[in-house]
Amino acid sequence: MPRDAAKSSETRQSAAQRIEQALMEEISAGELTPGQRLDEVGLATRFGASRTPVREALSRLTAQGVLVQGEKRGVFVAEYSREELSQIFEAMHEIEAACARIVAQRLNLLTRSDILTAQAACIEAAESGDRAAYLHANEAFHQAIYAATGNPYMAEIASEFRRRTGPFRAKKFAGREDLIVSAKSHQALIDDIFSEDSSTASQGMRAHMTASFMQALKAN
Amino acid sequence: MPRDAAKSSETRQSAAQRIEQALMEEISAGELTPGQRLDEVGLATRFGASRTPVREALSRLTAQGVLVQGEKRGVFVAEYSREELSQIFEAMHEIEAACARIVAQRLNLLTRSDILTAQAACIEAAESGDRAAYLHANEAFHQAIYAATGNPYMAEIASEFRRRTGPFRAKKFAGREDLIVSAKSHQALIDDIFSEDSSTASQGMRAHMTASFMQALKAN
DNA sequence: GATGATTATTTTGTATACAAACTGAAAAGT
DNA sequence: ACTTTTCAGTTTGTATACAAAATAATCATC
Repeated sequence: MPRDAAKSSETRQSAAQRIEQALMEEISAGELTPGQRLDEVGLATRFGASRTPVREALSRLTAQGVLVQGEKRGVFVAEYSREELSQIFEAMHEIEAACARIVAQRLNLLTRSDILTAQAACIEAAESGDRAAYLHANEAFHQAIYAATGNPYMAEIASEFRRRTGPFRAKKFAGREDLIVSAKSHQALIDDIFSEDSSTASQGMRAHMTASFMQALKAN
Repeated sequence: MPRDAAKSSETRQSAAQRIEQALMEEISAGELTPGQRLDEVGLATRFGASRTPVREALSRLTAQGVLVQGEKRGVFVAEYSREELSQIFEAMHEIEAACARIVAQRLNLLTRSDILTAQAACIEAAESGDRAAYLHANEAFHQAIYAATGNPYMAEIASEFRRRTGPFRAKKFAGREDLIVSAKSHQALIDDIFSEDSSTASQGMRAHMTASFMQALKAN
């Protein structure tokens, strides 16, 4: 995991990987709505490939929980009931808190700097009211925290949940005010993590996540 | 990921699923050692199938982190350095603690009973010194805790880590004494969880896991 | 008109074929 | 002896074909 991190530019990616990535992005962006069926042959022709790589991509995405194979035929974009959504958010809540806990124990100049830089971008995007930019900056902020754990496995799970909940969290930012509230919430979280006290850090993250989820659940 | 976790009646499983399951079991049991290469055509002939279902199985197992595709060619049973192992255990540590935390908030007569039943089986296996039986009972004990979270997503992640670390944890139980120590450790953990206090429960699990990992790391 | 049986159509899972990429070793050149 | 090159043998990724299963559609019967 740490070695292909440096190899940022994917050498030559297979068609299967390309399709997987494209589908993931479309799902995150909400272009493919939850519950929608994904047709193998349709995707194959759309991507100018055969069913085989499409099948592989769908299989991988299913394993990641982004897609589900319905009780009938076909593979569908994962669709969650309010209860399931609540459970997913609860799990994410705990994972994020665990990350904050670890980060607090492992802070150094570099990670502090990375987190602060990401937060600066959030503030800037929030103040300019640029919703798209804020979504991106917010993503980077959380990724900075995951990276600061120094634990790629923990980071991977956290990222996975973030991807999975993406379509449901995106809706929650309506206006400029929401962005500023979110950015302010980050600031409090940073203070808690930078205290270098595990309990304070995880509690801070819990508070941040709870606030975040309340908005998301209201919107879904 | 909510795989076929609670698939009540196993319908008719495809060859790909059969192969995936078989390989997973062999890996958990340590029959396939970490670092070993898995040959697609070899597996295909061995399972009396073609490369296609084998490929799908390997792909799924890779997505789960049980297998990795090496820097070179081929798919290998995941092999971890001491540092990577430490990171994986750290992540598992946090996940399990989170589970304990949730369980403490959500205890009821049923879940209490399930946990106690599983623990009784552990005690019995430990006292009779039956290593295989204890491994099984221990597994069931932890699964009972996962189930008691009432959160299938949390349970799935925890299970996934358990599967992943299986080959490395199995070694740690040498003699009857080890089993009894482990069972005793369970008892303390149960007390902490049954206190219904989140902090006490997660702390208790942390203690249990730390002890467990120390043994595992020593053995690897 | 509703219901059940029968037939067509789509869809999935698997097998097989094939080309490109990679590996490793023999051969040629220095 | 040591590179470098070439070439043969694997191995992977993708395409395509085909059979079995499931869904949809048609028709007959009441």
